[in-house]
Amino acid sequence: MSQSDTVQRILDAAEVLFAQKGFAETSLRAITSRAGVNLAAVNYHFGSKEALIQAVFERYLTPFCQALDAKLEELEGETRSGGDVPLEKLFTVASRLALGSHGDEPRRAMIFFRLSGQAYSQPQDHLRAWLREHYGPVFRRFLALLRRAVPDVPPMELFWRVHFSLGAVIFTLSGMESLQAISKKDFNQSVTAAHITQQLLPFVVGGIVGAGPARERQA
Amino acid sequence: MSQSDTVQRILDAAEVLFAQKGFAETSLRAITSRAGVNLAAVNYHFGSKEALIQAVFERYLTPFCQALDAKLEELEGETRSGGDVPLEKLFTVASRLALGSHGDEPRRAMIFFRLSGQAYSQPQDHLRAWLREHYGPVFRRFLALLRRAVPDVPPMELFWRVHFSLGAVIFTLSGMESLQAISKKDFNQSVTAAHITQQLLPFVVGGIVGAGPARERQA
DNA sequence: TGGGGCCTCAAACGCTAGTTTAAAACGTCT
DNA sequence: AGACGTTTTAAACTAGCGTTTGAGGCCCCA
Repeated sequence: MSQSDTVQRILDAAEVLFAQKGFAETSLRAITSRAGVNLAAVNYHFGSKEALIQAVFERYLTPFCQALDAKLEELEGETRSGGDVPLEKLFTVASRLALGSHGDEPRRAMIFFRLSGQAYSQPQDHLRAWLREHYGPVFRRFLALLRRAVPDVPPMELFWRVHFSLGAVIFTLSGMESLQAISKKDFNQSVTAAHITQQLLPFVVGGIVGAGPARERQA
Repeated sequence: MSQSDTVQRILDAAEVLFAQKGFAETSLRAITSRAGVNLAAVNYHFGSKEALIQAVFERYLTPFCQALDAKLEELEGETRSGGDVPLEKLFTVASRLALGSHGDEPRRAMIFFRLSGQAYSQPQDHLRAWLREHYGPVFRRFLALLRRAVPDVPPMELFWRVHFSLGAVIFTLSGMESLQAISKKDFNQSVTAAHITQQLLPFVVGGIVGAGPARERQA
């Protein structure tokens, strides 16, 4: 078994277990046992449990943010020769990337959203700081394009509404399993990741634009 | 020190610490030390740490849900003699109750939203089940009024959008401290609970109504 | 005054956690 | 083949956890 093999197996197991039971509730013994490696392997390869958590995030986020960054640059190029990127397109691009930029099924993305939810709700302060430091620029780039897509929304309101949207996404996908159960019971319809994204889009777009006086209401 | 005094001091300390550091990361020793009571007091008065967690939720949620239920009944009465309750009013009522139904400052509400976020993102399955069982009826009552407020949104889409909204609220208020720091830096403006609610309302209303083809868009 | 419920307290128990250790196994060069 | 750096292994270590225990204090009523 080569080194990278052990490292990857640990990351795979940790990713799933962290998402399933949280960081504190998942023991290194559970991770190594699932990965089929020795307990000491974590501290040997990563240094500590904390570092392992960061590594899990890094392995997922780095390719995603690179892909997003490239796509955003491409979109910026388009705007130079024409108008602004429409709101829907911005979110469609981001969600398509989040769901499919890893080659594997969107199940992985779901796992990762669960992780993000825990990273945010738990006060892993240094983890949040680390995430912001490493992936902040891409986020700001996205925000800049967004601002031009909805010039009528004041910057501060837009800032908040983006965070609200993030909350809606992460919270929903964090609790997917339970929501699936309810939805199946009440509406007799099972739920896929693509289905949720499809539901999310009009909500987020509607929320970002906001219910201002300048807006026509249904009913 | 009377019994109720010890019990309340434990609940006070637990509420703050759970919100600050999460359930698993908060030890009974930290709670009892902050409360100024003996370590064994928790197991004596509550039975277990798990039961203490439930008690924290119960102490907050029961008065809130009673108040909400009464208010919803009142609103239902109004609809019998007139039209439906407007969307904005439903959310305004709920948020005002959440922020102010406890007599004390809205800081308490914020603490509790953080708790809710952790209850949802962590897989305390029985806790979620317990919450749904005890406070589900009020939620459904709210949902029923909501459905009549936006008859053009299909029930299933409404179901999802309500959960998205819940996510936006809980997620945002969970991470308030860090968001406050960013907001202060970027917009040179401090943030209060009332201010956030004010920002939330147009977002949630806009999201619930959704960005359908029947809707005028800005810009 | 003395007994009986509540409640508090310091101490200990059993257990699991993350981490460390030192020896063994492995693979790769000379 | 032998030496060396890397990786794996089983076992132990320390620390902290939730919980239990039994002695003691408190207060009220007979």
